[in-house]
Amino acid sequence: MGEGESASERLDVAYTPLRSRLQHFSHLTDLDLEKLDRLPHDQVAFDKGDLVVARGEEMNRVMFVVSGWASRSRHLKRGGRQIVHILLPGDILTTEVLVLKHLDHEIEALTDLVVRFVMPSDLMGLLRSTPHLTTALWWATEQEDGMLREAIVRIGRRSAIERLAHLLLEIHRRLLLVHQATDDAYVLPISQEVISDALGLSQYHVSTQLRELVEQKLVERQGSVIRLTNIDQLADLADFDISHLHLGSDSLQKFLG
Amino acid sequence: MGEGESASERLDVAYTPLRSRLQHFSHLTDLDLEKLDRLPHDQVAFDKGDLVVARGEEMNRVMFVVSGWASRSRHLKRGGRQIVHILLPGDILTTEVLVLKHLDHEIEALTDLVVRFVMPSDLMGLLRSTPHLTTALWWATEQEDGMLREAIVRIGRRSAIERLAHLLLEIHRRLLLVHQATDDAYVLPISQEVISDALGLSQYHVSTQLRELVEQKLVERQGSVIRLTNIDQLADLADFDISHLHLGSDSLQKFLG
DNA sequence: CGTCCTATTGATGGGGTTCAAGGCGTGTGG
DNA sequence: CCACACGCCTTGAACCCCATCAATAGGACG
Repeated sequence: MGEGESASERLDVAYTPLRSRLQHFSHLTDLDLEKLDRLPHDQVAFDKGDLVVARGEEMNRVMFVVSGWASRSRHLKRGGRQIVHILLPGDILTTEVLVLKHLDHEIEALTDLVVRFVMPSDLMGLLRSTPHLTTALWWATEQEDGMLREAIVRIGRRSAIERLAHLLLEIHRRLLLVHQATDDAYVLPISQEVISDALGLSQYHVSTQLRELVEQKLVERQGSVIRLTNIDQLADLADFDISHLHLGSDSLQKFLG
Repeated sequence: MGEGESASERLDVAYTPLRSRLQHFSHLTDLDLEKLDRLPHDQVAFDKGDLVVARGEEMNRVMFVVSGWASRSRHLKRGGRQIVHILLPGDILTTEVLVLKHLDHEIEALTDLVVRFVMPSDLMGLLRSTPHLTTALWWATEQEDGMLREAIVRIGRRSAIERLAHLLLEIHRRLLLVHQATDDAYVLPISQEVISDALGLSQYHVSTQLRELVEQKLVERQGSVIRLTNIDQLADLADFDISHLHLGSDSLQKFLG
C-alpha cells in the first residue's frame, strides 16, 4: 500500500466511474456531481492482495473505488473463503459507515486498487443540500442489495456452469455502466480461484466449466479478455435477468423528484 | 387475503415487535416510537402461502410485518425456488420502495400474516422530524444486508448440517430481539421444504440432517417447537458469529447522535 | 374417518470436490 | 539470453455429499 495522490490528478473528472454510474439514474446536474468530486478526500493505492478493511475494524470513512477491483469476503474458521460481492470502479465500499461502526466482512484488493476516502460528515452535509444526490447514492446501495439477493439465488439453486455464465453476464452489465466494457467483451483481471470463491465452487471446477462455455461457443478467451459471443444464449443458459440491477429509466420512484 | 383491522386493535402498542426491535438500538424515546405507530396506516391479513408482493410489481407502500413469517424469494425459470431472506415480526418488508418503483423479488406469506401499510410520504415526513428514527430504520436495513451477506457464506461454503445449524441459530437470535423466543427455544412454524429452499438444499436432506442434529443432542424437537440444547456447541459446528447482526450497544456510529 | 400436508426412509446416481501431477506463460536474476 | 521460479491454469482419477425418485408413515383438521 502506498500513497496515490498523483493518480487523482491524472483522472479526467468528467469521466470517473462513479459519475458514469450515478449519472445514469437520477436527474443529477453536472454541478451536483462536481460537488461530490470536490468533497475533501484522500486517495490511497493498494496492491493486489492487500486487505483494505479488516472485519470488525472500526471505520469512519466512506470509501469509493476509483480504479481496480475489490471484494467483500468472509474467511471461515475452518479455512476457506467466500466472496460475497465483487466491487468495481465506481462502487461505494462503505456506505454502512454512515450508520455502523464496524464492518462485518473484509474488503480485499483483487487487483491493484485506488480508493478515495471521504469524511461521513462532509458527505452527509452535501447530501442534505443535494437531495438528487441522496437518491442516487441510495439507488446505488439498493442496486448492491439486489445483487446480493441474486448471488444467493445463483449459489443456492444454479449449477456450476449456470453460475459462471450468470456472473460473467452480471459483471459485463456492470462494466458497461462505467464504460469499461464493449458490447460483448471486457477484461476479467481476476484468477479462477477468485471466481470459485465468489461462486461457492472449487477452482478446478471453474476451470472445466469455463472451458465448457468456450466449447459451446458462448464465450471466447484471449488471455484475460472475455468475449461473450452469444449473449442471448448465455443469458438463457444462466436464466439471467437484469431487473435486479434496476437500470431502467423508470426504476426510480417519482415522489423523490 | 382478508381485512385484518380487528387484529391491530388487539395488539398492545407498547410491545409490538417493531418497537422491540428498534428500541434496542437507538436512543429512541417512547414518543418517537409512538409517532411511528400512529402514522396513518392500513393493516391487511394474508393467509399462509399467499403472494404478498409479486416480482416486478409497482409498489408504493412501505410495509411492516405485524405478526407471522414471510419470505423474500425468487422462482427460477426451469422450476425451483430460492428463499433469499426470511422475514419475522418487526421486519420491514419494503424499504426499497422509498427509492425504487419495482421489487426485484417476490414476498410470500410463510404463515398466516398481518402486514401494516404506510405511505412513503408520511414516513419520510416523520423521518425528517425524527432523526433518531431515521437511524433506527437505517440500522434495520443494514442488519438485513448483513444477513444477506451471511446467507451467501452459509450457502456457498458450508455443509448441509452447518447451514441448518447456522439458520436455526440466526432465527433464534432474531426472535429473541422481538420477544418471541426463550433463552433456548422457539416455535419454528415453517415446513422443511421452506427451510430447504432457504438453504439451497433438498427437502429430504434437510430432514436427515435435522435428525442428525437431534441425535447429536444439539437440538430437540417437540412438534414445531425447536429447542437448542447446546447453543455453544451448535454455534461451534455452524461457525456462527452474531457480529453480522450488529446488536451491540456500541454498534452505531456516534456522529449520528 | 378420510384427506391433505408434511416428514421419513431407502435406493440410486450424478455433480462437484479433492488430491496429485503436469503444463504454460511470464518475470527475474545470473 | 538462458535458467529458474512462481503464479495460474489444466488434466485425470477416486470419492462423497447431496439430489432425485419412489413409497410409506405420521399428524392435523374438517
